[in-house]
Amino acid sequence: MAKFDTIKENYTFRRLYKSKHCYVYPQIVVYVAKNRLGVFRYGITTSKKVGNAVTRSRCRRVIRAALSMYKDEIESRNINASYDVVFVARVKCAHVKSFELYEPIGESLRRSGVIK
RNA sequence: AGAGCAGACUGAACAGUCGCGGGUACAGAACCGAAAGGUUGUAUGCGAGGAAAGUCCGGGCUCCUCAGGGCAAAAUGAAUAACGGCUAACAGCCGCCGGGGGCAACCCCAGGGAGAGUGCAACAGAGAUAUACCGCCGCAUUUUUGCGGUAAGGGUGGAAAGGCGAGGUAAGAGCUCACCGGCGCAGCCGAGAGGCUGCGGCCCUGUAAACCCUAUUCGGAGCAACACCGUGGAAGGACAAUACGAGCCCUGCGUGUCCUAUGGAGGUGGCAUUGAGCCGCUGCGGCAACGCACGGUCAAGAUAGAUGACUGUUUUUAACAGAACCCGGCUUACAGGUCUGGUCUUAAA
RNA sequence: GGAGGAUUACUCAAGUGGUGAAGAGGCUCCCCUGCUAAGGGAGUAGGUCGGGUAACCGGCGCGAGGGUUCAAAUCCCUUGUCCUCCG
Repeated sequence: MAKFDTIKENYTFRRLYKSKHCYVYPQIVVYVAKNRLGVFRYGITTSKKVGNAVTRSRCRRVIRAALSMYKDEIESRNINASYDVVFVARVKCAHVKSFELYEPIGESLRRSGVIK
């Protein structure tokens, strides 16, 4: 099972922030856009507003763990899942359990067409 | 038993399922890339802190600078500051002296020099380093003024010419004396800062975290340093030895060197098994910091940045908080807990 | 990761040891006007503590804490927040 690629360039993040497919939840904000690379990519943003370095690291880990629940579903449609997704952590994300993120991530991926 | 002081340690644990980053061993085909290189599977073992933080100091390392060695010059500037020691070094640590606080255990101190010089001391006050406003005393006098003496008293101020008491005097004053404080000299003790004793004379405003003086130390920049591989792009000029190659000097070396304007994206090394390393209920020296010997041990290494998620149990939701080249300190943040050694009060023996 | 800078009223800001912390905009009140705008004049940091019936007076207060000094926005140390630069 191959790992997902991550988004590294700043211009990619900026392109996603301008996209119309944006889903806001109390814990996170999700931006989705198609790309032409033929692979699924994701990125996680944790700004200094969220907290100190320990808190930001925990937000990234929780988001990554919740995304791994949908890994098989994304892999199964590998041919069509050519999307870029950015998760932005909000302040409430600091004290959240990972299963509280299953529903926001699943719903946003489903509505944007990444998974069925 | 209560209160308080100092030091050291710990920094939730265990089990299960899924997952992450390196190391080592084995396996081995293909792919990507210009190259350097990267990407896989299995097994095994490892995987954040006492502050990883702030970047306040000190070093290693690298470059400035072709190799080696020496000096870090001049100018400007910065840092430290009783004394003795420890350390690779330090603004650190230990001991000790002096001062201050506490009944005590103990704690705190940027703690050299104001008798080298300059500056500043607003307002108030008569006067701020110099003075006579009121007062006191003497003399003169037109009877309310002038001259002189005086720092005891008043008032101002952070600071007013050592403090206080006695003698003394016209009134006063270290003018004289006792005690205290400060200064100088001598003797003794101590490794030294310093301490004790005796004698002498009565001269000192404060500020150096104002300039400054004295002593000591410091070349600058920083791993985004730097070295290597480097698709693409790639031009011009100067010099030919009495030249160029380091801030200076010496020795050597080089022939092509130098300048404009050279290496952009990306990758690899630096970089983490060898160091001022860590551990020891070991031994010796030392009051201690620490040193020496002996034994054991190798322990994260990412590059958009690895430790997480879920379930169960204990006792609950666990404080402050995430390595980024590496070490030694300092400072700051911090829930709860453990241990050791002193002190005071009360009670008992 | 490293290097540097700033912080003063609601906002922009002056102030480099000395009495009560300039100035401008904004805001409040008054004058002018039939009414408003413009103009003119006056005032203005908030909080807290103490006193006073009140008007008001005094203390603390220049991001925070501590120190030097007779005296600190200013000098020194520690610390919070914000900003800029270095591939």
